[in-house]
Amino acid sequence: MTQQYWLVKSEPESFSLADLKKAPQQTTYWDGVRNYQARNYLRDSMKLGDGVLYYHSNTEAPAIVGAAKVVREGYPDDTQFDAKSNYFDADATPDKPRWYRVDIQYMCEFKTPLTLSYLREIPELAGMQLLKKGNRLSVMAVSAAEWDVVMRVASF
DNA sequence: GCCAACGTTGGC
DNA sequence: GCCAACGTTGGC
Repeated sequence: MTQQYWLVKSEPESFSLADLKKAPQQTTYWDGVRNYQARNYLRDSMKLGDGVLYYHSNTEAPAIVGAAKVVREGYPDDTQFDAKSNYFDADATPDKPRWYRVDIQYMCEFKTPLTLSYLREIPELAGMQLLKKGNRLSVMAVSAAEWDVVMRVASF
């Protein structure tokens, strides 16, 4: 299988790229996703070694701030079974998990964050899902061509 | 803080 | 199965 690419969103107040960089093994569980389409990506599609663009949302200047990679493929997200967790799902059981997560590892931080307004100026990225109106997915697919463009305009 | 866009829920 | 109501996301 050829390498695939993804983009994950995070609010920097909850877990920023800097947090990932500081984490043990520079790796974290990408959990708490409670959207079926994103779940399907996590469970079925994201493969070891896939590239992941790291995006900061809900901030003054939303931007792609760096890159990571998938280091563990989809497995059940424990937080769905934890009654004390915000992500608890009473309908999920360990036999029939509903929500999944992957592990991602830090790769690099861009010297300059690629803001939404900057990305919109790049014609090759016009079709990028991130830039489409009303998009709220927290995990989305990125084409190889889009990945290449992003890596070309980024410096790190 | 506002509001458009979207997903989910629940009454019927 | 439809669709209105509601909650959440996220850019601005």
